[in-house]
Amino acid sequence: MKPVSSMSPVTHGQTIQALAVAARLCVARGVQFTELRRRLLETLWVAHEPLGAYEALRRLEGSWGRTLKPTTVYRALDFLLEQGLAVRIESRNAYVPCAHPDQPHTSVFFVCDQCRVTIEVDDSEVGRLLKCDATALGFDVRRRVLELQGTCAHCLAMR
Amino acid sequence: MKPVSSMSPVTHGQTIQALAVAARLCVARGVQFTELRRRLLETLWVAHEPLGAYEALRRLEGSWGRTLKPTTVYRALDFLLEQGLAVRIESRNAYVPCAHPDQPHTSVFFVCDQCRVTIEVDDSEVGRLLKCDATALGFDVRRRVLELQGTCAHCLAMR
DNA sequence: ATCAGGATGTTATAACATTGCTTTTAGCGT
DNA sequence: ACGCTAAAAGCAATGTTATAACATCCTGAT
Ligand SMILES: [Zn+2]
Ligand SMILES: [Zn+2]
Ligand SMILES: [Zn+2]
Ligand SMILES: [Zn+2]
Repeated sequence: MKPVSSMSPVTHGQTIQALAVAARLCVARGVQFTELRRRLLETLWVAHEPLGAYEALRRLEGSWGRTLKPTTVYRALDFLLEQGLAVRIESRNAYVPCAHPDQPHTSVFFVCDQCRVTIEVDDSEVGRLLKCDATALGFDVRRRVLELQGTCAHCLAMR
Repeated sequence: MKPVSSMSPVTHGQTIQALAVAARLCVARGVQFTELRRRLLETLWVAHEPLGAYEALRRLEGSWGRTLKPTTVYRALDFLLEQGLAVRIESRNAYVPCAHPDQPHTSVFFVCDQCRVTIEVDDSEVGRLLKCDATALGFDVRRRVLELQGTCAHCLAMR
């Protein structure tokens, strides 16, 4: 098990760096890292919790000073998901940025019910076992959704 | 890895038996297995795929010959989830019946993108590893969402 | 200049879920 | 059987999330 990113202590510097990495990656891939996409990804990084599409829309409108339609945000989110720059948390209908969009990994998300802090862990051993299960079933896996809901250490200590 | 149930080859007999088990369990727990709840669970068993709440509503209306409101169905679904008689597939906003509502298990769901067949596998080793990860983080896990999307063996063979 | 493809704008609607309140029903002691 | 109580279900309205269908704009290649 290797913790690869936590939403909680995301510094300004990390956000800047993540945006730079994203920009570089998009250039390398020949896709456009437009202002909308960049600002949306920034919004996800700045938020210290998974954001719903409409919440991201509101924040984006607030920081950008213009109105947006849901479709616009969903399309930009789709782009970020396709490029691996963000991940959808299915059990929350929400989105978080990904810290390592360049290489594939077996992400397990720990999502706190109370403070919503979301910790991404890379557990390749779990990935291996699931791969075995899939092989045994003759199932071709396209996407993994591994999300654990509960209470984070910080919130546990609060009680 | 131990496959514990598959949605695909669910026979009439299995449905009958599952309903009987559910009824027995509810009696033992002192909760009411009402006609609505029984019919809803039956609807989930008869369907060979995860059903959305509104789809379940439509089928229930069709087979029961009466109109229902979303609230009614959602409440009944909540009951089935609480009792472990059904499970929500987060990545589909849909629900499937659970074959072993009596004992806790580490369910991994393989969901086919094409035919939507949903296979539940119990992988206790994965459960153990995730528990380790959680412990390392000091995270108290309340619920696991383990869903793998892809193509089932049957659909792979079709191509 | 024309064209093609990608990105975005616009409008409408589908799909999923909850809230608040009322009425009915089941279970229980009398 | 009767009346009480709590659970269950009915009902209307609304909130939330997601997509479809079509129009426009921009940029770079021919
Ligand atoms: Zn990641
Ligand atoms: Zn927390
Ligand atoms: Zn199960
Ligand atoms: Zn299939």
